[in-house]
Amino acid sequence: MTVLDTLKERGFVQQLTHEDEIAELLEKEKITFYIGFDPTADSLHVGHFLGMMVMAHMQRAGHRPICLIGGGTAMVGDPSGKTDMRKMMTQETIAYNGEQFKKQMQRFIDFSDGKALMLNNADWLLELNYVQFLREIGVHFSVNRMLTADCFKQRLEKGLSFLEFNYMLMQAYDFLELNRQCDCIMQMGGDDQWSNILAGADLIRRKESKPAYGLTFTLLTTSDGRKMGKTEKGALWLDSDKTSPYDFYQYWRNIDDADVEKCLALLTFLPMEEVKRLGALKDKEINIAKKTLAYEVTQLIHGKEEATKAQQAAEALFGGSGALDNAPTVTVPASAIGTKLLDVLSFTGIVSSKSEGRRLIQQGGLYIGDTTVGDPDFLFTADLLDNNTLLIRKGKKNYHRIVVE
RNA sequence: GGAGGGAUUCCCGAGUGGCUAAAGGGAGCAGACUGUAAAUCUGCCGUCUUCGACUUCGGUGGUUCGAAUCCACCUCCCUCCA
Repeated sequence: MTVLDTLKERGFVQQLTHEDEIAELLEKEKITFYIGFDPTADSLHVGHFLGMMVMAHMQRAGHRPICLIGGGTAMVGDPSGKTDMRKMMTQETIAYNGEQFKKQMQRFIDFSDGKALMLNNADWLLELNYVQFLREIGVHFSVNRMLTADCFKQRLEKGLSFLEFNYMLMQAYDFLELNRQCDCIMQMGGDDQWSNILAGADLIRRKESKPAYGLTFTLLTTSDGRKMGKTEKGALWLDSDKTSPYDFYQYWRNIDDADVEKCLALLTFLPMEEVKRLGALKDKEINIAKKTLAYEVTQLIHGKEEATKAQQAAEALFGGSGALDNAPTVTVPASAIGTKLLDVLSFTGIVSSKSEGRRLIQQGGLYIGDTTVGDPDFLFTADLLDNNTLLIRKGKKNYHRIVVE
């Protein structure tokens, strides 16, 4: 079974430039390919992780991945899939974000002995000469054809700046550059990158008269088509300071039934027989699949130790036994004793405002043990504490440990 | 450069002098039902010292007893013309 078969079987593959040639190529040769990641935030999120999984599968099959940090392209901003113009980011922010990306990527891809490369397109894009670029690259692009590309269509309604319109040329140039520098012959990316990838492959074929290939993989969406990995706090980040391993674990533990099998296939390395077996479980049973998914994904991103802790915390809170040490914890000073519980909740950020906290309490959504706290003036007293700790529950499944220091 | 249109609470989007903290939808939160799921139904959804007070409708200033709503200037965006 070739990597392409694997990728197909697991549900990654969306579009390919030359299906048969790619199949043959991946089977018979070890190729160099790349995926680009624009550092628009200070951490990767699950969407990026999907790309890392593709890379990992490819690397396991002996191909050489290039992680391309888009330090140059992020200066412009990709209009694909966006309805609004992006905020311009400062060069410092982009550079910082790029460094964060680098650190995280090293966990998923093996960069030892040149088995993978990490490059930054800022290195060649930022110093480009405008007129030269236009003459060398710009000539090969037909505006007429670009305008028919899907990625620009919706933006033609809403407005598209010349800055963003250039993004496609820059990405195409990246591919060409990598082809020249490292003999990179394939670009992969999320399905929204299809137009950009095609542009690059075309450019290489024209300028170098050499073959170049592209493949897009599925975007992570829920069964009803929404983008996956959205939480109340925004994206599901891979950085444990932005999304704790516990919250990360819980996200997958609570995934829709309909999405379990897909996620197991895409986001874990479990063999497909196992994925299918787990995905076929019905009713209550499917919770087993969700636990497996949550553990496996958390483990890949945060490591075994953190994944186990998250799992234990969840078991302790929902299963009713075991150590609670790893449950989400906030600390308050001893002086908080004797003040209103409401104030403590607000102070620790468990509720975002006192109004919200008051509402929560009045609606009966706050619990200590199994009893609801109905009184907004309820006091946070010492006798509630067990070992300096109070475990409260907000709604059905948001637990918080309040520890007095 | 000229002509017109627009900027509303997290998002979309009503509202053109008092009854508007501002319709409706989405998101979010809570309750019921459940399987730590989905769907559904119900309530909430600016802040605070919450039966009351305060702040909000791009910015600044003005008219008025009273403005998101009227006027002036400014900023940004869109459309058409050049």
